[in-house]
Amino acid sequence: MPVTWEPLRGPSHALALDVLLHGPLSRVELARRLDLSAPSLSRLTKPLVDSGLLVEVDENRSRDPRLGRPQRPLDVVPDAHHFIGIKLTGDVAYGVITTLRADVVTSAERPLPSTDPDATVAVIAELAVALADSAPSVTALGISIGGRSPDHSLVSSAPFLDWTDVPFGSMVEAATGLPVVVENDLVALTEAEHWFGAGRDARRFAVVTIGAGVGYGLVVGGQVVTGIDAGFGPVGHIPLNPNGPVCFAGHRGCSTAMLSIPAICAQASAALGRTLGYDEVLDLAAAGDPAARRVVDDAGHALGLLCALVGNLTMPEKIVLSGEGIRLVEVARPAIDEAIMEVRDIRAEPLDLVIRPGDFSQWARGAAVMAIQTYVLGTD
Amino acid sequence: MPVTWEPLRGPSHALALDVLLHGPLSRVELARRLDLSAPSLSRLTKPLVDSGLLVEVDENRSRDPRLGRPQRPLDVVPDAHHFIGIKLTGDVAYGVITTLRADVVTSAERPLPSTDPDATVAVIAELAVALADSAPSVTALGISIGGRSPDHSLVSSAPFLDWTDVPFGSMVEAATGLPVVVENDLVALTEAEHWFGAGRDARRFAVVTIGAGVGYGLVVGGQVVTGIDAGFGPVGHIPLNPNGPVCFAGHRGCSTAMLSIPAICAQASAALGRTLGYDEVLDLAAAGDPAARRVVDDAGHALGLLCALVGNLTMPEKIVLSGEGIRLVEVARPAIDEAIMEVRDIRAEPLDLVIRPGDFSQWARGAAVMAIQTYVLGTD
DNA sequence: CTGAGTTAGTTCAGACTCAGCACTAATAGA
DNA sequence: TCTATTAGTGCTGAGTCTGAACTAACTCAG
Repeated sequence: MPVTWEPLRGPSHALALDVLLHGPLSRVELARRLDLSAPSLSRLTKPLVDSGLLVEVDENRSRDPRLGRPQRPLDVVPDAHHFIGIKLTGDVAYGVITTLRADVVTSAERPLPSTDPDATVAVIAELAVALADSAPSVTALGISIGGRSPDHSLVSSAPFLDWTDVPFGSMVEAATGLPVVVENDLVALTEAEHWFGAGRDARRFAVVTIGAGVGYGLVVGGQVVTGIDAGFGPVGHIPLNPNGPVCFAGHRGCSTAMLSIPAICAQASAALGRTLGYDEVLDLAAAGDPAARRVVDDAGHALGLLCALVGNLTMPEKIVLSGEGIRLVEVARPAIDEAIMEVRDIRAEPLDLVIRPGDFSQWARGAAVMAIQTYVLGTD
Repeated sequence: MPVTWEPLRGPSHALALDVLLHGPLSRVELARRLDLSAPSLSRLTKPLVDSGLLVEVDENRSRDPRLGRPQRPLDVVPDAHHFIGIKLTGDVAYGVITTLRADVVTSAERPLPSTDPDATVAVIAELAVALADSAPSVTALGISIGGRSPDHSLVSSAPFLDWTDVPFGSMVEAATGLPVVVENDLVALTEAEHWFGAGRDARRFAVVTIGAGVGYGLVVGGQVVTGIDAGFGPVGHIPLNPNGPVCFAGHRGCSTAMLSIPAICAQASAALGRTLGYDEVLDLAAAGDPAARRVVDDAGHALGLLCALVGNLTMPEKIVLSGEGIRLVEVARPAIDEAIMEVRDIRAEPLDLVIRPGDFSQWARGAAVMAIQTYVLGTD
């Protein structure tokens, strides 16, 4: 079993990737998509089918039975490889095991006893072993963190874990014996949406997440934009409400102060004089409690403004909304839409907001996608 | 003389383009840049040099005389082709004639007697003839307008000229006998910066212009982002100051209301009780007049905030500032930097602001670049 | 001045990839 | 069963690339 698709070069690789990302595709469809002749497709697919990387699926694809010889769609074998993805927060490791197509097979989580790197590696190794039970074998392991790892191994900084220059990838590799990729959590989530999610068919889209903070990812021209600041939260402090509360960094009404789960809970708790959880606040707002309603609507308004800014400045085909706090969108949708109307030119295309589940298995799935990408593309 | 480089395909075309955009390059440098072998470079350059498209320049490139055989840099012949660019505002046509490298040879302008399309075509034709005097021949003509022209010929809408679905490209082609390209003015300016300006070596940058309105262009992954809304001014109404004046569309403190030349003049005029021109306002501010200073500083603060938003949401390598009102940057630089500091995370990379002259010949040059691109790339 | 060292660029042969052509394969419908 | 239609395949020749071996043009040490 090869460790990567790396022996594949040029058109063969593009072909296999297209099949992986865009489902079963017949040779003629592939010829059209890749701008190649039919004979080239015969030549290119033959070794891939012979080696077992692609198979002819016979599903009667419910397409209207047209004239002529039916197409023989080719597909990858998703279950031929499995990948583990682990999302690390300050106190919990969330893990999933997925197929090559990033479908989650099993998920599990473990509390982190401390943020000590060695202890964390031990937890991850145990979690990986537990997850590996669900699959015949594991090809690679991806880890996503709220921090930076420019070389996909060394964690140069991770504020929530209080790490600086921890050779985390190598440590996990040594403990598990698996190839390991470390990546920023927002980049990973954005890649997951890009390859296997709402952005699969979009050349340009943005991701906005609501959770402990506000996250942001961007894909333009079919490429995730990974500047030095990518995933590092410069979007977390964009001013959205001049009368809003102040965040820890001293920004009044910034996206973190308006939109993050802790900020929403803190505002509602202060207003109602008792400690409230996030879902309690949203339930109260939905039930018509005026204070909760106001806090939630202000958050919705801020989110709408943020989406409008993203829309105006990056002109995305769609904006994917996710994160643990995504329920805000459901409860405050009118306020969101109202804010977008206020800022967005009427002549501009309406924004296409896509809501995606935001639980932690989605973050872990993002980490798995990093492992899949490394397997498929090789180490860049 | 060929009408386009179109016969060039694949690597030959990429090679010629690289030489055009990145100056004289020796064969070894080209081999490295294009990821080709040295023999391939011999093979590819030979017909290009034979046909006269490329020449070996002998300039002693002042590089430290290193060991070994010296490189023979190849270059295009910029004077082999000339291009006319014309920027159309509501009442003036600004024109330039440039070389293949977009160096301006001559510029001229003509008032528009009316916004009637036929009358405008007549003015443009006369202006083109006058400009053509400065060059042995003209290869193509580019026109940029504040409006949309999806097919580079038909103007589907141009608010300043009050046009809808005017077949302007064909009309100018008929009147001048030249190939004509029509493009949105901001897209054209952005392409000019991308090919021949501050963005030449950047894979990702943004353009912000200050003038009658606020303009915006974006390049990501070496491609100008041309969404349906590109150049259409959705950035003109981003809220930047909750206490600012109201724009014509009813947005309080939006970028147009804070930053456009008319808005700055109107605010200062109202404060000082007399009608002031843009330069007068800036002079007064520079001289310490408190009202003018405040207006200009507020504008600077808004611009800084806008730059910070652009920086946070698109992670550009640089932000190019241009437009007729660019002097604002000079006078209000401290306020701009202060606003950036307020919003931008300290850990984020500092924004690289590049100031470019913003006179109308720059806009016209953008139009010429559209003509150059069409000549070099062919009609897409 | 001369020859060694170094880098730039060229020639040639062989490998690889592609598309056009002519073909076979598999279906629907007459 | 035959025809029309579309999918997919062997073959060949054209085009493009690279490695190896070469020539070209320079610096520098002696």
